[in-house]
Amino acid sequence: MERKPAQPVKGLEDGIAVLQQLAVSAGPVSCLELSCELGMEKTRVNRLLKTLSHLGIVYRTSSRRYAPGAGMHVLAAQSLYASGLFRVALPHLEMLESLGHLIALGVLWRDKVCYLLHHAPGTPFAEGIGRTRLYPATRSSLGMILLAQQPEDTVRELYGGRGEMEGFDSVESLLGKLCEVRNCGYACVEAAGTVSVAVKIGEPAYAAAGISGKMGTKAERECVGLLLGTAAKIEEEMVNINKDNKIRRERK
Amino acid sequence: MERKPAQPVKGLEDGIAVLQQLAVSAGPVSCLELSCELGMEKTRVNRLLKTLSHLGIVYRTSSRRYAPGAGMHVLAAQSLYASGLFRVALPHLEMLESLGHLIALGVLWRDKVCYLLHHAPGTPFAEGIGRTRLYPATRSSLGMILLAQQPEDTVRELYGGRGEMEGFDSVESLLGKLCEVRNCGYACVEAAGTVSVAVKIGEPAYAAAGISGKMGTKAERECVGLLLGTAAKIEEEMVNINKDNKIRRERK
DNA sequence: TTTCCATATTGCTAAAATAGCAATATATTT
DNA sequence: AAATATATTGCTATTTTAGCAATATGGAAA
Repeated sequence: MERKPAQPVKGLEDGIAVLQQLAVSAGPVSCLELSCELGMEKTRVNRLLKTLSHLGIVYRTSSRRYAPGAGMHVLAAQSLYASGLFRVALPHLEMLESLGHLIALGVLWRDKVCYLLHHAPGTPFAEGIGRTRLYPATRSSLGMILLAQQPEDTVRELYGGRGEMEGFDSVESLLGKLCEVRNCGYACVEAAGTVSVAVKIGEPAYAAAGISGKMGTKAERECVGLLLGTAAKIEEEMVNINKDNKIRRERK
Repeated sequence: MERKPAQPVKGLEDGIAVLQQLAVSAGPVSCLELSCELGMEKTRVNRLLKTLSHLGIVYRTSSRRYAPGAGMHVLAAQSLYASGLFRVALPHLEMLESLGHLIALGVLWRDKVCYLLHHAPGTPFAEGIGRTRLYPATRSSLGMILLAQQPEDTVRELYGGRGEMEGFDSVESLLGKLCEVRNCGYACVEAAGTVSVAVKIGEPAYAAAGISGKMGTKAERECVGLLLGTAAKIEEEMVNINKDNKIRRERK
């Protein structure tokens, strides 16, 4: 998290807040609902929505509700493409399908994990994409491995106030667990007989990959090994993409 | 495209322009480059970038360049999830894989098509996601079927000024072709021995699905039939999702 | 179908935010 | 290490915006 700039652009801050709220809403939302949800004055919300609507980023239904529109999908697709993470990581993760476990790729967002992939065994791979909501980071092995890469200060700030610290009763105990995870090199979370393990991707970590299912200690170690190998391949390819991008820019 | 609101939020307009430019760039971009590319004063650009960076929407590299960050990926994933298009359409399109042709799903963005899926035969399905850049709409069957749904005024405005009208030498001839496409119910584009056909999804159309490959007239008609069936299934499921969403909202 | 009600949207203007110049800070190149 | 190019900030005249009240527009009720 970068520090606050000298002169932040307020309209942009408020607009992104609106967009984020629309993105996590279950369907089109009205101006007034959004105003209440965000604690923002309704005229302000209307102004932001109308601006975003004019840009095509959100669309307005016939019943005056708003939801992400074509422009947002384009922005989504293009930014995922620009980062390269998706197109590099997915084929590698698809190779883990034969394990018969759940496979996941995610990024950390504040106190949540956002699963870019959440693929249940025995389903078409494509069904694992875009199927889950934000999930409390402390309940997820992906979240734990990513939180373990954050500075202690950041974690304190995140969970000292209003973060959803599920599964821990104090920041100190969370920090203790994160220290273990860091030393281990992977995170392991157990719930209802299901074991989930995850490793970080990148240095500094920009994502995490995980496997989840009913497994014993031996299978767990095996999965960790596979994940570490997969992460290394993804990282290598990401580095190559960034080199290609640099060359491509210099050619302009 | 909604009309201009009474009081647009300028900071938000400019911020989205910056974000869009970052999304279509081949790798991290510097403040000055972005300023030139957008024709925007450099202090302004810096202010917008720093604001987006503070929000986690973009990240700043050690060499002071900017690219979409975790917050953008989260926004992307969440908005794709919120619209439901991805998770509904992908499994249906995956079923067309056995045809051995290229399969695509896309949305129209101004004078371009953005491919949400662009799956080449014989590759893992996941590789077709997040792999292409924006493409001139007039060169794409998906683009043509979606342009055909636009009001004539919109097309004139789009291509009368600065749209990339590849393959046509006048707006009139383009409009003539779009009229044909509309009457046909599908678009067909031929290039280098490869035939591409596409149908719209939704009413009004919010996306298009297409198949592309070397095929004769009979195979072409067959593909169109399959696409229309697939589109109908997607539409039906999208309607159900929107019903579910409405019920879910009313339960709050 | 008409009327009523709740919400969306706009005009106006005092208040707040911002645009861009010049100064300062920070990478990169020589 | 010095020079150069770019990034970033402080300041203030200028522009944009926040929110009240008026007007417009869907949806519900009669």
